Amino acid sequence: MLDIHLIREETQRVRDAMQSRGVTVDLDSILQRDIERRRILVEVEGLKKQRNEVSRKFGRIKAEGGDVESMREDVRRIGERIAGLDAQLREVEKVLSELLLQVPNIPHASVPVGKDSSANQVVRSWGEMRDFPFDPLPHWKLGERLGLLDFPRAAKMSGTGFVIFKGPGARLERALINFMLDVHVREHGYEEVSPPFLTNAAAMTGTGQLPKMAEDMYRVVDEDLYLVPTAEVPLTNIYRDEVIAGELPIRLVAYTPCFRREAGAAGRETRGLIRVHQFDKVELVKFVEPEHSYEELESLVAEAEDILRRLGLPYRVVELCTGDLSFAAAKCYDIELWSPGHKGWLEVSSCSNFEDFQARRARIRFRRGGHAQLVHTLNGSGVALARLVVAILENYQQADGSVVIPDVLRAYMDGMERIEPVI
RNA sequence: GGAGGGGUGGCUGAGCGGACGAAAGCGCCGGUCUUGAAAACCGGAGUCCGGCAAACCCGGACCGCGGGUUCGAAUCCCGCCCCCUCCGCCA
Repeated sequence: MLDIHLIREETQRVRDAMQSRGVTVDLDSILQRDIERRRILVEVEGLKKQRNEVSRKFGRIKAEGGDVESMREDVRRIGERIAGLDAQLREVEKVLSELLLQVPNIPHASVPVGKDSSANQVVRSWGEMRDFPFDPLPHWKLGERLGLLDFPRAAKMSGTGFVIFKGPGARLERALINFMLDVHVREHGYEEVSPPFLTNAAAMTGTGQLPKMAEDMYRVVDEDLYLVPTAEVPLTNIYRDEVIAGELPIRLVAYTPCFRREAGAAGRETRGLIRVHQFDKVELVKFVEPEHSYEELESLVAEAEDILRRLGLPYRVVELCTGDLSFAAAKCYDIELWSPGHKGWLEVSSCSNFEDFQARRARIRFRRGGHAQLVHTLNGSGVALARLVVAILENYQQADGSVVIPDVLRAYMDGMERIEPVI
């Protein structure tokens, strides 16, 4: 959420920012409600002041045994006007906050301006794309031959867009989760967290999933809970409505499954593991002092990259342009892995600085010089599974149909060095 | 799920219709003392919103959340949420 003062005082700047994102936001309507809100507020507060004064006098006179009946009716009438104005005020505030919740964050000055992903900029690449002496297979064929993935049976119980990992496939999944958690905890200074996988609407609103992304989430109607689309939600909401007592920065890492309806994605490039309704992810979240958030964004990306380097997977880092930036982000880098089977790039991480946008929504603050102020929040995938498995299977496939297991994972798989075809 | 108890400032915790934004302690900030620190002593400080260009100025709101009673609610009533204890159920 943007600061209403900013919208009020630097309207043109906000307007330009929205235009650079390619979104239309009714700022005039917001400004109008803001004026109306303050108009009512001034009036009702004046009346409350009157009421407070009279009530105090009332108590004093009554205590002294004086006549109080003549005042009673006057104060009651003031009370009625207050009630009417308060109702108006609530209505205006409700509309205003609904409008404000729909305004996306302002892109950082360094973000390239552009209208869609074609204007994103590759900032660096790492690793060599392997030159295959044979025609590399796509991951779903490898998964089938090696007996790692079972889509038909997953569809039987859960519908399309779900997968069963089995045998070494399930083992690989678990090995990757453990490997990534270990690196981030032992070497990058993160604290490990295992949060709830369902959260309420307030939490979803705090991080910005609601109201915009409602149709992309699974909802448990009876309990009014949502399945988390990313661990960003439970991790960031740990400090919702709090003034953080300890030292910043706070760095948290968690593994969670992620649930996404992906409504409207049918028919796109969705075969196999590329776009599934449930996938695993190791997520990194930071709470930092405002002046350090951009250095923390750079280290966040580096920490995610570190995972991919250790796995020996070629990747590139892409800086998103204004038009491709997600709702709450001020700046964002995607990390993409090369997929030889698809001959394309797969996004496995998205690292964003939200500045104080989420902190304002979720009221996450810290204390400085005795005063509470908003923190900056960041998060990034460190990294997302499913697609990572795609990249490993495809990049490490051999001419004989087997897949070599990356060195760093072998300790997590009882020393297994390769997965052999079963059919 | 049932019964009982409880939710007060950064924390602990008093207050249970009017002078309460709220005692006290801890913690925090500033000062005195000290070579420095600690201790001791003195002083200060809640959050949000609004008035305004701004304020150490003024006003309003905030004692889990929402509603009600009242001239007036942290205090009384109702609903909800959360925590604790016991019982039930259960991986």
